[in-house]
Amino acid sequence: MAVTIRDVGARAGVSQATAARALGGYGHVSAAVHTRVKQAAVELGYVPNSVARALASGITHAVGLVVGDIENPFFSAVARGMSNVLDDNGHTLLLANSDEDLDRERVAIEALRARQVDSLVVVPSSASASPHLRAAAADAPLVLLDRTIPRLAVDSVTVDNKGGARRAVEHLIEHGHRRIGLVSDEPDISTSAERLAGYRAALLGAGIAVDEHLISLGGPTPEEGYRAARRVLEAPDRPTALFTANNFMTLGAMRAMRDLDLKVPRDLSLVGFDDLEWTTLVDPPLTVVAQPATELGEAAARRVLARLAGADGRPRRVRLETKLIIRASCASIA
Amino acid sequence: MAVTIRDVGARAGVSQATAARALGGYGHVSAAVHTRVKQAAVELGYVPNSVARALASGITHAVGLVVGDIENPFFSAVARGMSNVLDDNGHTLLLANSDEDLDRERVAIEALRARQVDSLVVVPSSASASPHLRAAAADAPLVLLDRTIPRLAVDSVTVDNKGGARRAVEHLIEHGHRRIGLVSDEPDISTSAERLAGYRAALLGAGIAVDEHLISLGGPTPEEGYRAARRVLEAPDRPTALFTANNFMTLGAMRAMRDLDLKVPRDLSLVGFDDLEWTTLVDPPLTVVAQPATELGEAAARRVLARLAGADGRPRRVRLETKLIIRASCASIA
DNA sequence: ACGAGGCGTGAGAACGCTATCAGACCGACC
DNA sequence: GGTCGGTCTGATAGCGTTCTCACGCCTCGT
Repeated sequence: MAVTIRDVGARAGVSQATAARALGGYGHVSAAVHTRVKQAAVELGYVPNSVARALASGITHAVGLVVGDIENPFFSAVARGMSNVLDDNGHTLLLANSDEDLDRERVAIEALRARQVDSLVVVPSSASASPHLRAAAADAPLVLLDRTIPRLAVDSVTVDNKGGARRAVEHLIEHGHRRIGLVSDEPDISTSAERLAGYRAALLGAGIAVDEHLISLGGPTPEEGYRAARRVLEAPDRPTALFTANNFMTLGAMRAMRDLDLKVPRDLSLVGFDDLEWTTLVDPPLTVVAQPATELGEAAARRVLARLAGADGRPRRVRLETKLIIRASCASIA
Repeated sequence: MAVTIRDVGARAGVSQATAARALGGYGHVSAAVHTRVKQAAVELGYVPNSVARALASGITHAVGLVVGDIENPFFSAVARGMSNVLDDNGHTLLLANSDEDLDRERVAIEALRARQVDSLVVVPSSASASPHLRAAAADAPLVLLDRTIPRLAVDSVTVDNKGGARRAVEHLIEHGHRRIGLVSDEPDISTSAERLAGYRAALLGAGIAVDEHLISLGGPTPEEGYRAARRVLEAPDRPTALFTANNFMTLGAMRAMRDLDLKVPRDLSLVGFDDLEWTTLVDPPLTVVAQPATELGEAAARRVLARLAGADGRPRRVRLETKLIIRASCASIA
């Protein structure tokens, strides 16, 4: 059906093997044959079959990405970043969603492995090094994105969650707040644990005792964010400031404030996580800890490329900086 | 390296061919051998090599998706929808970004074709049926997503843009507005042209002459939306209502209103396109034309599956409905 | 002038699977 | 008892590449 390298060879009057050499740029080919073959290739519109190439060479030039949900702006930015550098290097991105479900993640990884991806980038949905991750790491470079897993010695690309959270809470403290609530994700994922640690560190650093009642955890969805926020906001002696350490939960928390008729920053100061488009559009514009999501993806892709280029050695852990973007959602306490 | 079907056969004490039959479920295999082979497969942790399978069978079970930018929430929802149905059917999604650039689109499509994808889903970045699209359509089912291309007879999955836009403008008219501005994308892409047509139809239906000065077009970015909005809002005799027919441009338009100190809906009524998370969070919550983005992706994937299952016949054009979601950004004129 | 060595080329094996084909074996039927 | 039809199995030919090998040729050095 399609034109193969054999057809190209035939038209150029050489064997399939020679045509392959000319096009593949390896071995020895005379200049005359080289141009002849190249021309035959364009004339016939020859496109190398990457499936055959992959089988023969054992290299697919494909990289799998497993995220919780590509609809999450953070993950789509990551995907964009990876795609940016992968596409420029002749690689293709295979995408799968895990829905933060360990079983779906397993299935996705298996499918990607069956496809012989050269490397796998995954945002692990669980904190434990499940066997399928170890297995994946065993036969192709694995890089963990955004979240790490204890006792799994592989490359990772993450963000300084603890520092970012600490900076956010310090910002609140600088405004005179001492009762600062935390709405965050379940602490069994590393990002959440680190942000919690940053929250504690900031409080401790300022000599403020941590009140566990002000910490409200839940799943990473707007709905759970809503519930978590209400829990802490409806308690007696509610906090004067809130740090929401997850973008979807920030969304829910803001709805909770609206329903509770709490105005930001008059009744409550607020710092969120992730700098998304809408954060400048709400009133007041939101002060947030920004994560370099696209860069995270790019860094992961570069890590992959480095490993594929043969970079050996022990796991490298790349950590990018977060940045506190100060807008108008924090007020000083009288 | 990896365990092959030959290894499975060896362990089960049969030939590679028989093992393949047992696992592949074709031909005749005795019950005893069947179970023996299956067990050997699990014991060895056999995972079929889909690259080899693809080469031998000519079917990759891979579908390519080319969008402008996966970071656009509309496109990530589409990708999610496709992934939903594709994953459940043993297919894999290969993702590429075109940046709305014809040349990048061409490169992306070529790469995907070289990978022998069974089918291609493209959000075309140009209105003309460029040769690479025709070529792609020639050797694998092609489905156009969101936007169509005149004179390209392939499957498409779109949304009722004209009806949605018309309904939005009618909503504004019902509030007594007669000077209604339009901020939209360049009309050489079909969605924009259709929305423009819907805008005109609504006006005409109400006996209102369309004032071309109220129509402000630009690229589909927040920045261009900002410019386009300012252009129409700073003109003498500015409109009392605005319809922004693109989600990124809505974002820009809202910034323009803020800079111009125009309050919605007091100074200006507003209807946007696309129902994103943040539209309920801004003050006032935005009235928008909602598009079923995820469903769009699912429909596209189903179309692909149908074609791959052998559904022949002339191109099918699927069109989904839009829905006006009324919130609080429109006020009646005194 | 002759061997060594490099260059250019074609033949062909390998990658791991699908799928066809032919042969071995069995029971059943006339 | 011989033939037929069926079931089960192994051998084997691809799929379109990559890549090794062997061979012929030319050039160069001695």
